[in-house]
Amino acid sequence: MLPNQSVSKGLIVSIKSRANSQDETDFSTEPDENLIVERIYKAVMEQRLAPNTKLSEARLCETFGVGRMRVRRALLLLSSQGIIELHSNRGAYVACPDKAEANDVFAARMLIEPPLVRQLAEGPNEVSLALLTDHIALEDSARARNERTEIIRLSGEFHTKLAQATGNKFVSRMMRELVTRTSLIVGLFGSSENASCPDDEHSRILQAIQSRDPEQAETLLIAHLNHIQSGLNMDVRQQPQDDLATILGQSLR
Amino acid sequence: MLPNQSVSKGLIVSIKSRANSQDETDFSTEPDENLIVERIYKAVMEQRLAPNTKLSEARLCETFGVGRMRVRRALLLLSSQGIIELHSNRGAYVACPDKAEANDVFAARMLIEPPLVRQLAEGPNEVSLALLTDHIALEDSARARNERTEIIRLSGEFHTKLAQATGNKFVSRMMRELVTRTSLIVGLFGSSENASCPDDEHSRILQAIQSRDPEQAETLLIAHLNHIQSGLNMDVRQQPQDDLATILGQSLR
DNA sequence: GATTTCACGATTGTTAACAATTTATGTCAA
DNA sequence: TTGACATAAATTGTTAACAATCGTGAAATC
Repeated sequence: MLPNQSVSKGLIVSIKSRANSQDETDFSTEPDENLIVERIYKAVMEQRLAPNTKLSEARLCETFGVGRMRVRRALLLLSSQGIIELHSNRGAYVACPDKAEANDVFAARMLIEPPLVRQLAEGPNEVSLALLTDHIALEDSARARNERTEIIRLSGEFHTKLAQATGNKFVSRMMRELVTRTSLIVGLFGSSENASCPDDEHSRILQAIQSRDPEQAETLLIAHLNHIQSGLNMDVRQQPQDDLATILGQSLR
Repeated sequence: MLPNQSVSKGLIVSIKSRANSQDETDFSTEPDENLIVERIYKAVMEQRLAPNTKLSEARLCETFGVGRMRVRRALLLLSSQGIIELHSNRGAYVACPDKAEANDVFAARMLIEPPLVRQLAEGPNEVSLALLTDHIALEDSARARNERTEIIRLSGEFHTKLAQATGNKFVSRMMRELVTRTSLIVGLFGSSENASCPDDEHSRILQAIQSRDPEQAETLLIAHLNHIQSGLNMDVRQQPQDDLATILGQSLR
């Protein structure tokens, strides 16, 4: 059965939830399967898709209402970004970083982000910094409304937008990948409290940048990254949750 | 015609040339289409595949002797790495960076590589540095034999291996992508002389690292990157060469 | 009762035909 | 000759059927 297009009632958390509009680039006109990639990326950023969750082709086909080919292409792209892992003949699973990989991620961020914020504090990027101010507002707003998933995602995306503020395509891509990985790591090794970044640290970093104080900006950022990392417990990982647990309405039959 | 497997006599430069063995990881056991990706990656690194060269599916199928699906997956992966560009309904073309992108690449490298070599000079990475010594030997050897393509590729891969010496997967991936892009840029905007890095700069950088002199290592590397960039002429680009010009034995008919 | 074997079902991998689009060709008229 | 237009060829995009593989559970054996 399942001749390339099936119908059942299972649904993955809610990857389908249409974008909250208002922010981010618009993918509705994109000719590609980038929509699928973006949805899954977002679900991972919001820690709604737990590591090791199986993403079966058939499920994704019905979830997004597209053919198998699109789904497979999307999965290949996601795997190339390290968001999922493709096991031959066994399917796609949300990436599940181990201790070593977690260290690599933070080491890479410690290498890149300090010079990055330093450069932002030095250079005259007035325009792009406005977007960061707006972002802080979004974070506060989400915190005020206590919207967990929004808080988590925005908390990570602050760092992505720091990179975007450089206007450098490559730096942006790198940071996006590292931040995504960080989100998975925090979901795995973090307690439920430190899922998001400490409240005002982002705004203080931004202030240092706007004050043209590279030293202070760098210092604050390093401390910030250390806070995140030290909030993790590398030994007791939040149970890997294979499939079923993370799905809400599993197909009952 | 062309029912998924055709036969003609055209061949792209020589993407098929089997790996020179001896160095790099072995992909012969890989279950994937990574072989195709690696071959094209290598051809780009050696500047045998010029920017804007069209990579038609049929051609690649016969070149590698695989089905269309493999080729398409490989092309998708290559596009996600920015090595090629996929135009809807028009095919795959080797990426052709413009002036702005070139600046971004060097800006990104200026951001990442200095802290990278600094860290290498600080930390105690005895083992991984041995690989770099070997690499310098390879470079010298290739220079002695005057093997142009080898020189160009090794010249770029030195920087990739610097990143690999950190043992950090993510840093390695980033650098690899940046170096590949650099290769395209040098091919486009560089004169035929500075296609490879100045002779002894690599070895001097490595010496500084081995001497545990972070300052010196960073200084040398920055100068090195500046040398490369200043050797470019951003205005008169080496003619973009659309397809035919870059192919040797074009199908005559 | 525990372990192994086998067969079935479900899922992924592959192929080939078909559809859609673009590019090339050739004709005709200005 | 040049331009527009229509037709044909070549190339890419999509779909559906088929093949291969893996996981599961039942049956059989020790």
